[in-house]
Amino acid sequence: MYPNTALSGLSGNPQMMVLYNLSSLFLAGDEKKGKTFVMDSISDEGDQPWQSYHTVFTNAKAGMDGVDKEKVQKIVYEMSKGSKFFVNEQRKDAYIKQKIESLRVQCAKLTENDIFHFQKIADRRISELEASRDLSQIWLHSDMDAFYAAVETLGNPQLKEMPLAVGSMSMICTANYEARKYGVRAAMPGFIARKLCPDLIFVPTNFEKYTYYSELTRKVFQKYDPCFIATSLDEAYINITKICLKRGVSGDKIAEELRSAIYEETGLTSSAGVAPNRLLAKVCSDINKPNGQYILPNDQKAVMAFIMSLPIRKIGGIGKVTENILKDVFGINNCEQMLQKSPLLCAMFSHSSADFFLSVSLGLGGTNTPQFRSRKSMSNERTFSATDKESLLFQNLEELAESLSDDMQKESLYGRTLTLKLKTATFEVRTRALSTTKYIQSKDDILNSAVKLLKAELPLSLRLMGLRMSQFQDNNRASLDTRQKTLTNYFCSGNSTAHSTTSEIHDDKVMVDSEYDGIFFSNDIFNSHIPYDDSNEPRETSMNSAEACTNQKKESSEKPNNLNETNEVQTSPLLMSDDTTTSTAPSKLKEQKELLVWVNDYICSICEIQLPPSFTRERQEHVDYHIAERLQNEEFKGGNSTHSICLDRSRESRKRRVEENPLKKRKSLSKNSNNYIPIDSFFVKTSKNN
DNA sequence: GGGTTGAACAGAG
DNA sequence: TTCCACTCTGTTCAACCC
Repeated sequence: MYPNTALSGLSGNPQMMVLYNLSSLFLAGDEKKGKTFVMDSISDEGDQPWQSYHTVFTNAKAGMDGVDKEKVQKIVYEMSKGSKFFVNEQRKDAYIKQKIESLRVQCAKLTENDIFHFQKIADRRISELEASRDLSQIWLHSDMDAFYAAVETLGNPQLKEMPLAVGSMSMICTANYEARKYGVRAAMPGFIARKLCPDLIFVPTNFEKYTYYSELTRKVFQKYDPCFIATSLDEAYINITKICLKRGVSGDKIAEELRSAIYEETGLTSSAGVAPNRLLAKVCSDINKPNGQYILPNDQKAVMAFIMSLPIRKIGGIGKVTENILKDVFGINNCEQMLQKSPLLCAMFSHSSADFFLSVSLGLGGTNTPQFRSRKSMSNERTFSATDKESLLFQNLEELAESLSDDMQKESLYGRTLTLKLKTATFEVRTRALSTTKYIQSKDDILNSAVKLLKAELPLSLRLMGLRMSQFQDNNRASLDTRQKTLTNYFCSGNSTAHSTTSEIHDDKVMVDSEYDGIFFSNDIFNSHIPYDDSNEPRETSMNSAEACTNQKKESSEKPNNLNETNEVQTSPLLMSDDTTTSTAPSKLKEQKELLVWVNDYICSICEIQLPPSFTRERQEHVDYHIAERLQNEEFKGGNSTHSICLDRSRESRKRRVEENPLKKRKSLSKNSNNYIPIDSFFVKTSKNN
């Protein structure tokens, strides 16, 4: 019934997946109760089929509380049904429902001993988490109100009272609050939005404009916390602990002040949430949107009272699928229930997943400022009219390769794993990857790999293709590590408007990575596949994020920073960091130092591109580009410059096996299969039964 | 047994 | 008229290599 792809893990979110066991039915009451626990689940909607179609509409968005949900759902359903997109959504839904049913079956197999065992584990873990609670920090999450739409309105005040969507007929990026009253929202196709709101005005996106206003807001954030964390153009986390202490004022006061400053600087309104950690601050900023703020005191009782009634979907990292699973399998609708069902969560999920749920249900989140994290991948993708014409597909592929190569050059990136993403005419998504023996960047090298990947999939009718490069060379090349340190110092030294996208960290990911790294576990624990059991003791991490940040700050304070000097010929901040650069490739980098100067303070001496001093970030990237270019040339000069691409042997052999026996199932079975049944293997069984 | 690779998928903006 | 985007990060697991 389902493609092989559907046999992979439950995936997703920091945690989901894996070891589904049994559980809690019994916790809530007697055994009988447990067996009938089976919630209202997948009910047959009968003559109101739109009620189960949740693809686009959700009430979760600010400004949509008063919307007639049923009316909107019905319109969306009517406009969607029968389409290829709709059919694919049904397929995905059916798969999730099957997973949920399977989980229930596993739950029903829990014995009293199992429950007792996991109750102990959960209790111990909750104690550990509680002991780690840090209420010493005050975090502010700033979120611009309907940002893109607001910027567009700023340039054209006539739009102010009109329903406005930024995007196109195929997809909307954001909608103003006037449009949201009709159920129009981000991630909704424009043609459906137009049906919901016939007077809806469409404005195309203009990211230059949004970036400009974003930079203005960041100048404000900078004043309150030089190490603020930008998570997107319109959102940021600001640690206001120091400024509150220094001025002896409350978070409430600072939030008001910051929002006023943003308004004065940009003419745009924003909302803010203040709380002891980032996870809670993010939730708080949504409460009084738009143009409002909500303060959660740094008090354990207040936090628990707040979190207990919080619907799980409000938590960053819990999306549609996770919400459905938690609701339908465990009966968890809010964080209080999540805490009550903690033994079940420990029984059914992997260590990291269970830990995530437990810490969320205690209202814990990131409190330290995470260390700089480098980019992991870079990609681009294009949607087009579905076609199986190979010439068109290869032409698209060439354009993608060129575009990706250009983007990589701008950031001086060299990668060795290329992933081809395909979306078929029926909306099924496939990815195919290969790793090259050399790090590559040029269009030709990328295209060479991409063509091999695509050829193996043809013939095929496609509506989207994408290319993603990962496994960047940064980690292997000392010079680029140096660059990162320097940039971090640069940001932390409080010296820039250049809180660039490279420093942007997604909030929820930060919470999991940095905070967990810092407080409880090192990365390897989190990435491991160890089931949550007694045998897994928390381990100490070698250096947590807070320490890392402290070290960075220390370093930065010890280094000269002449950025504000306006010399006739200004050297890039990167090239000034002698102590870090010389440690790895002294002669080369010294050469580079002499290599690039800004003639008359704005012309690159190498390529004559003109970049004024205020373009700090662009200049930084430009310098990096020349350095990487030089290093790469030298590297290739000395050796093999052919970028031989070899399909991984394992993949070849696997491919052979699949060709020989396409129906062969995965061998499966976790190392811990005596106690835990991996979701994959479980579904293999289910499929067989079917 | 540890490390790597490839694949699928969740989630966020 | 138009008929469901794009980019990035992260988790999980099987299979394979050394």
